[in-house]
Amino acid sequence: MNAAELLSHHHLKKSSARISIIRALQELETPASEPEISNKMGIHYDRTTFYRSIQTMVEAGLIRKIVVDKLVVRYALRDKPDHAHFYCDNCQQLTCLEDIHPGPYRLPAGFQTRESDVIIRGLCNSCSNHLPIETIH
Amino acid sequence: MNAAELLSHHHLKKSSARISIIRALQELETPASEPEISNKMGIHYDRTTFYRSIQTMVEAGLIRKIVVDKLVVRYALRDKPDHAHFYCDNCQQLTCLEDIHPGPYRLPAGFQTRESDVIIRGLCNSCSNHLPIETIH
DNA sequence: TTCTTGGTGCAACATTGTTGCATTTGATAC
DNA sequence: GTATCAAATGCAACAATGTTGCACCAAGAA
Repeated sequence: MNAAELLSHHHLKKSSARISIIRALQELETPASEPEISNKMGIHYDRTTFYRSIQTMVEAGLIRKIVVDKLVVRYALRDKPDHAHFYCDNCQQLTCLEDIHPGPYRLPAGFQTRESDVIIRGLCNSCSNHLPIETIH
Repeated sequence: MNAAELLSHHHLKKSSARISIIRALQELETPASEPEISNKMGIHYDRTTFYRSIQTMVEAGLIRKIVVDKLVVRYALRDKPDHAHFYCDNCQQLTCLEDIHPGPYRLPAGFQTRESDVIIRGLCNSCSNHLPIETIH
């Protein structure tokens, strides 16, 4: 689905900033941070606009917000079923683990789930191959 | 275990700031943010000291850092087996779900787990009882 | 008690995000 | 197409959370 279709599918106005953000995320293919997305967007938008657009689309369920470690916040299109994410402590890359699905979890009485995140931290395959153990602090 | 014992158990110097942070966390009993912990600590310490002390103890495995939504970062003593956390979108309270244990996860070849987080967001029992649906945005 | 490593305070800065207000733009009706 | 209006955008200022460099002090060992 293209950007305009995604927006109308979620009953959102097709504004230029939103379309640009969605296209950037589609090109990046992996969950990306604000500066990464902004760089990928051709036109410059104010950071306020970025955050307000992202917030609207997160609330609409179009975009997923993945918080890893504070100062490392990533956004991804919600175009796949929910899955866990792997964060490499060494190269900071965030990898989608599409085979690992969160839950369902049996919560205590009265708790209502809206969303859940599974973040696994460690060393990715690339870093564990190329790095001697001692260099990893 | 008291603060001094916890520190020597993790081969860390028993500095006054660290002891104070650990005591505050023990009294709070629930994962708490920087301002919450600082308030609970009787003496005033510089925020730099707080962050450096926390970082040291997180790296040593004494304290666990739980990142929920950016701008909402909590710290907890690692005195229980790993478990999921529930974050209430309405009252911002973080609840330990000690019956829900993360993983073990089958990762693709080459990935090494160091730690994993399961964050479930939604409405806690208290908020879902007391609030009419419309007031929750 | 002295010595040395590393913990602490201060000042300045970085990143990520928010709020208020004026202006522009997208969607709808005409 | 044009008018209309709610909603999106830009700008400026601010807020929360965390980091870095440097001087000073304190904990633990000899």
